[in-house]
Amino acid sequence: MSPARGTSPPRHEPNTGKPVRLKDVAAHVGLSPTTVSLVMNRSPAAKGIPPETQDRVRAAAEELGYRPNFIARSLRRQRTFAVGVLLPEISEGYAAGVLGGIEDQLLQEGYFYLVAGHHSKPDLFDDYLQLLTERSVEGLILVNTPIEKPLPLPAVVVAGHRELAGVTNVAIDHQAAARLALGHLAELGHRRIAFFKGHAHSADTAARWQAIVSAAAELGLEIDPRLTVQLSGGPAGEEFSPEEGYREGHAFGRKLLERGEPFTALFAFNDVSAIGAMRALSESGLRIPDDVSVVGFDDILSAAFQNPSLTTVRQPLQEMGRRAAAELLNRLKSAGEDPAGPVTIEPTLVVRDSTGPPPGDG
Amino acid sequence: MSPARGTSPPRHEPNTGKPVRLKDVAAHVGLSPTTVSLVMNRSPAAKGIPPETQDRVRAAAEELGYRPNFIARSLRRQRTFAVGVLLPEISEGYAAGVLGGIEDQLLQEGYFYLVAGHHSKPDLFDDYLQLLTERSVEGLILVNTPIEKPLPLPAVVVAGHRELAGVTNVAIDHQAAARLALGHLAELGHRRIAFFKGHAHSADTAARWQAIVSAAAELGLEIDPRLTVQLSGGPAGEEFSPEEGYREGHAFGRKLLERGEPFTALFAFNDVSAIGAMRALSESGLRIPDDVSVVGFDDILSAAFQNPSLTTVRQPLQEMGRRAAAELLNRLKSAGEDPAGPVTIEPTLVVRDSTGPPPGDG
DNA sequence: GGGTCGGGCTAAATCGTTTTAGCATGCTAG
DNA sequence: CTAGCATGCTAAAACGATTTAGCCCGACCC
Repeated sequence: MSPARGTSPPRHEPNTGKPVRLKDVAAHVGLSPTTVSLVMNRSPAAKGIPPETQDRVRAAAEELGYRPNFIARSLRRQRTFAVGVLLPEISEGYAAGVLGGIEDQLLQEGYFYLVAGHHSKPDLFDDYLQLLTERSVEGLILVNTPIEKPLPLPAVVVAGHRELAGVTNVAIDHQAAARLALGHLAELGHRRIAFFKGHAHSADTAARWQAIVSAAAELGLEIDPRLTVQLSGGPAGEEFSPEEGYREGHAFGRKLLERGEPFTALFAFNDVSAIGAMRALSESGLRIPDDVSVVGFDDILSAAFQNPSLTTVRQPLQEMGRRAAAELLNRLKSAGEDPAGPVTIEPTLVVRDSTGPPPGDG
Repeated sequence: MSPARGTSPPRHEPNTGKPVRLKDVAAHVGLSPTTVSLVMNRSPAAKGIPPETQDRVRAAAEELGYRPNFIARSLRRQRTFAVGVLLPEISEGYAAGVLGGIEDQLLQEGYFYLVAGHHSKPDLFDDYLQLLTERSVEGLILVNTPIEKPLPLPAVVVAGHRELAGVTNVAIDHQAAARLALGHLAELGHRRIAFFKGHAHSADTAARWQAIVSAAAELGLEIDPRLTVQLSGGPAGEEFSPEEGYREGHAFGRKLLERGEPFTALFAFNDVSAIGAMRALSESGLRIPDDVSVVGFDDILSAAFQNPSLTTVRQPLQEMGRRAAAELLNRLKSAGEDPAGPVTIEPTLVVRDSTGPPPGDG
């Protein structure tokens, strides 16, 4: 009893009834499934099959609307063409940007990906790692996700905290970023520059601060501890709330002012804290950029819409994602070889209206 | 020759060698794969197996670190516990927000999802639909994605353009949204309110305008065509660029002013155009909210960081995603039944500093 | 003592592919 | 005449699970 009995499929379009299997195609052309498989996959073993037979097979496949079942194929070939992506929270700007790049690259190469957001809970992280491996992903991309244990699969880490044997790191070139921002300020004539340091437990804090120190030295700028505030970040796991960052920027901007130590520029840890600080500065009657210049980091959407719009160091998130994916695919292809060294991505400086020459400088 | 020869696996942790199969567990306890499968799945057919045997099996599975292979299981059961998500562009705020909600709900229910961003290209859309069905996703969620043809799978559409037989729509309650925004303005005392209408080809435009008209009527407000501008939106497909929206808001804010028709409030089509308009208004010397109140729509991140911060109608994106996913899972469970009616989501009004009483009103 | 019943398990088919090993057939070379 | 070798295909065994249909054995009943 055919499921489509009575209903004729008159359209030339692929049949919408029950899916067509390899063996249906085989039956239709009067050949074995083996042959059809060989032909459809353009397998080298198909060279013995005459072209006209091949055409016949392909025509039949087309006519019946045959689509190979990926599940069955995965099972047999032990390849899923899928990778797992672990990140703290998908709807957060940083991760979304990177994910966009990952997606581009992967789909282009015929891969799909499974995403899991662990919300910074380590046990969720482990669970999802389990689930992903159960689903036989071929590799992993971790975005902004700290790891302790070695991973069971080839992995690439974006903005990873630490170096881990066998995993490739993709990160921004903090050196270059610091040079861009400080170079810009120095060129404008700023000497007394205030800094926000990131939270102690955040990924980029150490590396970025390191880079700032060294770039400042290169440029002959002095870093005054009295002009340096460390963002506290509230309870762990909260570091991703923009409101939090904004409030911190606001609070620590005021703190900076209260210290009474004069400064003409502020290099914030990120855009949200920069925006918070701008607000605090304006509220104290300081004009931006006339009295104080402000530089952010990230180039989030809001940066361009601020008043004044925010000068900032942009991380090319999409590109970082693309590189991460490309690097992973590379490793999957050349299985067993040593992973490549860390990949560093060049930031760019987006100059907008929040920076200008220091007051009394021309 | 064992792959692990010479190296003992002394840890109590799951073996890191070659993966453990069902038959390995079976061999280890001296039972058949059938039995092990029955036990592991707590199949009703396992009721004939005495508890101590079951314990023995489970202990062995635990000890060997057995994890069922999802691919094989999917093939046999014809269930993948995966759904496909189609959206224009993952790194864009709206989609990322909704996706966050989708993810929450799906992972909670043991599902995964495959995402594809079609960048508003219809042919890409079709390709990805192909790929997703090849991978045997059980259903689809479309975010902000127009469709013409009927879909080959159960589907839920978030912010879909049109009604399509068999697909469930999840959308914001435009009626309520309009009532919230206009009610707020009316309560403050505004009578002469200007409007931005969305682009003609955008999803929500018609419904939202419809709702505004009817809410205005309810509240006894008159809509003056001279105070209504239609955003043009540039070339099709460009409607998602925030810079574009901002520029439009700016330009049409000026246009509104040039018409010389007095107004005390503006209800923009979305936040970015509201932000652009705010800028245009300030540049013309108007103070917000003292001279003009502005209400946006969406509550994007930037809204809270504006100066003044933007009063806006928030779409609970995550919740919309969650509802969409829940609805889809529902339909997957009760296969064959009629899809539920459209799901409407209640917006909320976020009152910030960009709205206040009209000038000369107290 | 034969039939029945139920407890405890298992053999084998199945999901839809890929892949290995090899079978006919006919032609050619020696 | 026969070994050898293409040519064109196919049978059957995977892949790793689930599931259907029973098998075997002892206890119980009459």
